[in-house]
Amino acid sequence: MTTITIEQAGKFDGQEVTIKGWLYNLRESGKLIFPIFRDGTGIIQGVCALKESPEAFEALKGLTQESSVIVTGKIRAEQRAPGGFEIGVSKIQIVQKVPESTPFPIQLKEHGVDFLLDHRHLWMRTPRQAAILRIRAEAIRSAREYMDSQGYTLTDAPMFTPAACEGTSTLFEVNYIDDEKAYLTQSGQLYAEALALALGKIYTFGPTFRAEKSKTRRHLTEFWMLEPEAAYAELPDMMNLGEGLVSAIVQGVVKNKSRELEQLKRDITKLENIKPPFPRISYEDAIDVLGKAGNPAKFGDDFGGDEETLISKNFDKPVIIHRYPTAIKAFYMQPDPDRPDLALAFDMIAPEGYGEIIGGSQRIHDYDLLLKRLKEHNLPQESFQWYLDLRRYGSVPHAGFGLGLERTVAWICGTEHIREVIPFPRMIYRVYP
RNA sequence: UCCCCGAUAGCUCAACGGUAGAGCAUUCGGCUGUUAACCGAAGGGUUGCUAGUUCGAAUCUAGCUCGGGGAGCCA
Repeated sequence: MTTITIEQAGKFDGQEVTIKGWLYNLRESGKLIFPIFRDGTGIIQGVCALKESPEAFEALKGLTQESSVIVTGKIRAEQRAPGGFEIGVSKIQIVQKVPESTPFPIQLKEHGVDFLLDHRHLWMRTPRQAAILRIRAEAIRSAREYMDSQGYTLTDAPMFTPAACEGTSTLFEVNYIDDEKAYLTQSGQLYAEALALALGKIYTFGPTFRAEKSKTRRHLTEFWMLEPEAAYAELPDMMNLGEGLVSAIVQGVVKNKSRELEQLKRDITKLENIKPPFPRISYEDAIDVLGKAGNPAKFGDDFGGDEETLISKNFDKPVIIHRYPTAIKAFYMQPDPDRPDLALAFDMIAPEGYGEIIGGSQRIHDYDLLLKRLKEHNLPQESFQWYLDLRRYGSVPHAGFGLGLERTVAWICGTEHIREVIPFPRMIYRVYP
């Protein structure tokens, strides 16, 4: 007997096959039962008549949701079945029956967020959540494929760091050996710079941690970031790379995960449109745009969620905002030689209010300037000795950015909340399950 | 840390000062083409906690706890 996955069912029309999965739902009608099976690749309706398969009928009768089953039967095209195919159940083996006393908690109806998050380990079995996690995997695959194709080498930055990368955000402190303090990384960037000066073009990809007390649908305490860094690269190179990377991710998902996007009822035409070039506006132009829209932002203000959404509403692609005031940006960012009050930095804002998905910049490569900035920001010079070394031995202009995986995937999927696009979301006040 | 909102059956919600209710889930019964199936019946509650106002509080007030959304900060 051939064992197939549900997504392959259409190719086995008229054949007797076996499916290994779980009971997703059951509709009974006296002497006829319609069980819906899932196996992680999709769902398929089964039919079982008392007259034709009495043994299977008795086994299925009253079977509880999410009981694990191995089903054998003939696949046939059937217009009345969701998905166009159904399986005529001739034999069923119950691997484990969910007890009636403790029914599966996730029902086929609306649930509250708190309840779903408490049952995340079971919530992920629903077709929608499975589709999202498959899209996440494809986003990672296409991102890496694109970076590799551009000559970037995947390297890894450490999770434990001796000090803040940017000095602003709150860090998770870890007790290290005796008097030593260590922190969970909030960015691999500083290490990426060292690697770029060693290998030329590199990227890191891994989890990163922010102890900010952010409670919004755009924030996670633990999230994944892809951070390219390239020696001899300047701001425009990174804006081009970011544009290419985001396009490659979106097009990869559109091409290879269209079924999942349909499952999420995502408007695919909006995603098909995501190709270079992306609109680019300077920070100062963005201030003008905001002013015309009635927003009071003035030069020197940083943009919050409202401002980002307002600007992105003017475009149907991600928008790049570049050259922010030096005063509101991180200490390591290279000032514009023509306008020292502006930093050679850029952000990429996703459409539809999903916020900032990329933040990047050209880095200071001059030793004296970097030292001055460290002092201005009251950062512990001892912790940054190795970082200063990079400006002492063959320093070159270099640049990079960080792409937030979950925000990107949340935008592609059109989910209301970022917590749906990571298997086990970690947020402030939530570490279970 | 600050601002706003919420907490009632396993779940989603209603009742808004006068005996705590519905749908789903569970149990039992019915149904041969169902589509979160449907129809009938049953069980299921210290209304988040503590105090107060009142003849009477799920409902009004205060504090606390937990959660949600947002600000700040960021990807």
